[in-house]
Order: sequence, then structure tokens, then C-alpha cells
Amino acid sequence: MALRADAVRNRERVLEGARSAFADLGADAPVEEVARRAGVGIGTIYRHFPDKEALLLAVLDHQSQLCLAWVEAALAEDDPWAGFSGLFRALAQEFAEDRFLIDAARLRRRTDAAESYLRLVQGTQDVIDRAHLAGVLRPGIDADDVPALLAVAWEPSWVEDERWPTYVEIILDGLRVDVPLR
Amino acid sequence: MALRADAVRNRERVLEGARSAFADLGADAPVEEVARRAGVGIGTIYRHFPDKEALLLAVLDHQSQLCLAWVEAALAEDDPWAGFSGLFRALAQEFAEDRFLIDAARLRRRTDAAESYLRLVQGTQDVIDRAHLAGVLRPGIDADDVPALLAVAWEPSWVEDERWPTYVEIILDGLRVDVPLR
Amino acid sequence: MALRADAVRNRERVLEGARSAFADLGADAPVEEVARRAGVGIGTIYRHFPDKEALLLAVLDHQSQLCLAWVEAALAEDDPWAGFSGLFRALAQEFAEDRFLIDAARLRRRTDAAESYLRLVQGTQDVIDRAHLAGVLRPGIDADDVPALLAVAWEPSWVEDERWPTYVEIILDGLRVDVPLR
Amino acid sequence: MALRADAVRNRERVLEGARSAFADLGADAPVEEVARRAGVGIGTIYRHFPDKEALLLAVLDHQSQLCLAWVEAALAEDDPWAGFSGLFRALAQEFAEDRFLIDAARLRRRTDAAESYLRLVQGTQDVIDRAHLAGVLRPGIDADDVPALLAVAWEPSWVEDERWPTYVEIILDGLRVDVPLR
DNA sequence: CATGAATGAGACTTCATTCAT
DNA sequence: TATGAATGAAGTCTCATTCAT
Repeated sequence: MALRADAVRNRERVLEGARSAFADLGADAPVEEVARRAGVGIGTIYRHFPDKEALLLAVLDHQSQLCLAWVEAALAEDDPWAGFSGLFRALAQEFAEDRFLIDAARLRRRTDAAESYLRLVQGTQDVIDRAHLAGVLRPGIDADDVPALLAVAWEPSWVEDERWPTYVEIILDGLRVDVPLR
Repeated sequence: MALRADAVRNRERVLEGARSAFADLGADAPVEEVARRAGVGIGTIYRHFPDKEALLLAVLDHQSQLCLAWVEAALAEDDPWAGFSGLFRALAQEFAEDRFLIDAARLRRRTDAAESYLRLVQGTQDVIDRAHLAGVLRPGIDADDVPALLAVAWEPSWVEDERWPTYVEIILDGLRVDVPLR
Repeated sequence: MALRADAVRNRERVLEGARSAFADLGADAPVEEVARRAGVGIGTIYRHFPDKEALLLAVLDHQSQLCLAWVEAALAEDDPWAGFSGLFRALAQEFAEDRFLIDAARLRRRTDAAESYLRLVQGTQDVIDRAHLAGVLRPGIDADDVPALLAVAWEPSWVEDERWPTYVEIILDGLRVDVPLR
Repeated sequence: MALRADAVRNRERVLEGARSAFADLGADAPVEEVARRAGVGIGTIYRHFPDKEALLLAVLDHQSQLCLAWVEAALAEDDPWAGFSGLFRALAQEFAEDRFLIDAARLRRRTDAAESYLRLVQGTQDVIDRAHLAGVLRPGIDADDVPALLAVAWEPSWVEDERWPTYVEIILDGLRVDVPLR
């Protein structure tokens, strides 16, 4: 199955090109730009993905997969707040670097989301539940609120100022419930 | 010079149409849609504005002008924190209602900003300075940070959930410095 | 309303280009070919017609309008058979000259047909009814059968041989009911 | 030479796939669809046939071969009219069932026709000659007229109405010369 | 000055054909 | 030899902008 190896590698290149193009230009980067960056004909993209939306979802899926590692790390933490806040900071970082996610995540609302994305949401919910149980997280918050709160980080116009870490800290302060020392 | 009066009035109608179109459809509403809502030929738009970006800036300018009223109100407040938080909430409200601002404000970074927008920024800075003097606002925050923090409110995908007021409160919590009651 | 005059004339040119292009190349003539023949940008076509199908329907409508004259002539004939057969020959001629109608008429099945086309069908039905009443036309035939029978004339591959008038006569022979001379 | 046997068998599968695809979707069925139905790679098709047109011609050839059986049957008939009309009906049936033939037969005009097709034409001419000799067939008709007359049956838009057998009878009526009973 | 028709680049997508494996 | 991935021209349609009226 030597053929497959080549195809798989090309699919990888397409994804890489899509990641790059979407990260720089947002979700409305032309498919031809993706092809250019992938070093591939435009037809190749349509062989691997039925349409542009599928391509966006694939990139979302891929990035979500990377983020799942952060969920693992968060659950491994002893302290529930350290877990949650660490995850929040990591996701902010991840998303701040990828302008594409701004638009791609919006697709989640219209289409059935990528599978890894759903697992990411679920994992995030687990981390949040633990924080709620420990009483350290503002009540009424759930995993669906996280992307919205992260908007502060990935809002593209301000990312370049490197101010977003500050904003993340502000939000974490607003989310934390101080536990009285008995 | 009746003509002049007519022209001015037409410019107003164009702005009105742009406000409406951009608010509903975002910054990529077709210029023709703006013309339609303005009840005006598309040529008229290009007579008053050199290109679409200028139109977006003009709308931004106009909306900024409206927001200046909130700045006045904030400065009239006795309590500096009430002033700042009131302004913040009001701006969030204003922006949450106008989908167009999401995209238009981004232009600020690329082009010379609209004049009223600059005045809005300056007025906001005054409100912030007062809060800093009173020691109730997290240090290191200035007017340029406000739009980024508001991203949380105007991120379009989540506005419909009406969760944004919660997010605004979280951020305000994170921004507030509790003053010990001596 | 000087403006309108120009636009109307251009719409006419587009229709002329479409007629020409579709007549030569069939319904799958590229829209750009239509534009080329009309001496017009492709955008102009899409200003006048929402999509390609609308353009095809418009051409069908136009050609149908021309054919309505033949229906008038047929009804003016004293002899019902002369009326019917004259109409049949005239339509065959008309359609044999326009390759486009081959495909355009097929649209009738999928979409709501052009208005003139419906009137053409109705007029043809009147001519046929008269022939039935006189007992000179094979029973069980109605207006919907006419295009199918005309297929023999407009089948593009054989039109160039100029054999189609023979085929038309064969069909007319097959359609005629001989009235015994009492 | 097992390879050769394999190759021949593959050619057969390709033809089978082409027959199926073209019959269902017409001549513009994608070559990949042919490959899919043949259970074969697309490259295999291009190994056996230089281009898509060759494939269409090959299918035409194959179908023509099947039709030759009808010619045999026609010639075996005692009555020349029964022979001719039987052949005509059989061909109509054959073509009505295969949407692909509509388009494929048109190629005959542009390219050198498939061999079996030529034999089919010749055989049909024989049947026609016999009918002419018996004086039962309208003079001036030859084998080249048959496909054009069959257009009535294979015109795709009307096939579904199952009206074509009626049209075939009309044409046969028009073609028959009544022989006076001495 | 206003109008809105015309323009054409560019977006997405399909598919016949080539070619590396 | 068979495979099917890659290619890219071509098709339909949108929309910012220009310009004749």
C-alpha cells in the first residue's frame, strides 16, 4: 500500500497549508491560498475534503486534538483551581497563536462540530466540574462559556500587542471564588 | 444652496443605511445592500465615501459619537468605580447590539481612526484615570484595553445566548481593586 | 428615464447573445460565451438574470412568443387539418433552426415554465381540439405530445442533413385520420 | 499469458461500468463514476481507452452488437413489413432504455463510427431494402433515417411518460405504404 | 449631483487527463 | 500493468468599484 503513504502525506501537507493560511488570514482565506502554501494543486484539496467547510472543520479537529493534551494535564493537577486556570491559560495561548480558530470555532454553531472538538469541550467540562466541587469557581459557568471568554485572547486586532495574557489574568480573577481560610 | 442641503441629507441617509446593513450582516454586507437600505443609488455612496472602508470608518465614527454620551454620564458620576463600570456596561451593550462594530473596529488598527473614535478613546481614558486615582481599578489598564475586553461581549457567536452580561460582570470583578474600608 | 432605455437595450443584447450562443452550442454554452456574443461583461448578464436557468427560460419565453404567431395563423385557417399541420410544420421549422430549444424545452419539466411557453402550449391545444372535433386527427394526441414529436426535427445531429422536413411529413401522415368522402 | 486474460477481463468490466453509468447518467457521467461501477481504478480505463470519447464509442459498439440480433430476427421474418416494423420497435425499446445512447449516437457524426454500429446500419439497410422491394415502405427512406426517427423514442424528457410507444406507432403508420389487395 | 448599469477579478467547485507509485 | 492521487482549466456566481446617462 505504498500509494496510501503518499496520499496520507499529502493530506498532511494540505492540513498544514490550511493551518498556516487560516491562521494568517482567517477562515476566508481562499482555497487557492491554502493550495499554494501546501505546494499542491487546488484539485488535491478537493480530493481530500469535499468542500471548504470540511477543511475548516478538519483544521479545528486537528487543533482540538492538540489541546486535549492540556486537558489531561489539568486533570492531573492536584489543586482544582490550578488545573482550571492552567487549562484556561494554555487554551488562550493556543488560540492566540491561531487566528483561524476565531472563525473555525464559529462553525461549531452551524454544523456538527469536529469530533475532537466535542471531546475537548467535554474534557473542559470535567475540569470545570472539579473546580465547582471544590467551590473555587464562580457558579454558573460551564464549558460552553470558555470560548466566549477566550475571545478576549484571540480577538485578532489586539493579539499583536501581547496584552492578552493580562486580559486572561483579569478574567481568571473574575472567575475565582476566594475560599475563606476556614 | 439647496443642493448642498440635499447632499448633506443624502449623506445622512447613506450612513443610516450603512448602520442598518452592517449591524445586521456585519462588515461584509454588500455595498448594494447599504444602498438599498438607504434608498439611494450605489453611486451616491461612492460620491460621499471613497471606498467601502471609508464607509465603515464613518459608521464607526457615528457610533462613537453616540457613545460619547456615556462618557459624559460616567464623568458626572460621583463614584469613580460606578462611573467606570457604568461606562463599561454601556459600551458592552452598545457593541453587543451592533454586529457591524465587531469588524469595523478592527479597521482602527490598519487605518487612521475616525475622529470621534479617538475622542471616545480619550474620554474613556479620562474615566479610567479617575478610577486609577481613586485606586479602585487594577493598575496597568488603559483605554486601549477596553475594546479588547469588550470582545467578550461582541463576539458574535455567543451574543445570541445572552450570556455576555455575565461575562461583563466577570471582567468587572477582575478589574476591580477592593479598597479596604480603612 | 434615460437610464432605463440603455438598460433595456442591453437586456436585449444579452438575450440576443443568449439566443445565438444557445442556438449554436445548446443549453450548456458557457455564460461567458453568451457575454462575448452580447459584447457585454459577464456581470451584466447576472444583473439581468439571477442565474443561468433564468436566462434559458427567458430565451424560451422569447422564442415562444414568436411561435404564438403561428398559432394565430393556424386558428385563422378554415380547414382544421390545414391549421394543425401548418402549425406543426412551422414549429418544426422554428425549432430546427434553434438548437438551444432542444435543451431549453427540457427545463419546462423541472421548473415553472416561461409564461409565453404556457400560452403556446395552450394555443396549440386549441388547434388540436379543433382538429379532433373535425375528426381528422388521431385520437389521444394532445399538445404535450407535440414537442416530443418535434424531437424528430430538432434532434441536432440530423438537422444538418435537411432531412427533417421529410420526417415531419411522415409524422403528419401518421397523425392524420382519413375522413371517408361520405 | 495469464496477464492478457486478466487484461481482457478488465476491459470487459470497464465496458460494463461504462454501460451502467452512461445509461443512468447520460454521456456526461464522470469517468470516475465509470471506474467506480467497474470496480477498477480510473487509470485502468485510460489504459484501455485513449479518452472518454473512445469509451463512448466502445459502448455504442457494444450496444450495436446487441441490436444486431434484432436485425437477424427481422430478416428471418417472412413478411417484410413485419420484419421492418419489428426491428423499428425493438430498436426504439432498446434506445429508450439506455439514456446514454442519446448522446453516444451523436458522436457518430463527428468521429469514425464504431464497427458494429456500421454493421448495424448495414443490416438495417438490408431490412429496409426488402421492405422497399415489397413496396410496403415509403420510398426515399434509408437506414440513415432510422436513428433520427427514433429520436422520438429516446428524447429523454418524454420517455418517462411512457408515451414513446405511441409515437413509434404514429411513425410506423406514416412510413407504411398500403398495398392494395390486388 | 444622483443614478444604477456595467465591469471583471476572484471565489468555490467539478472533472478529464496525466503520472508517480 | 493497475492504481488512484494530483493537476488545472473551465464553469457558475458575487461584489467592490467605475462611468455613461
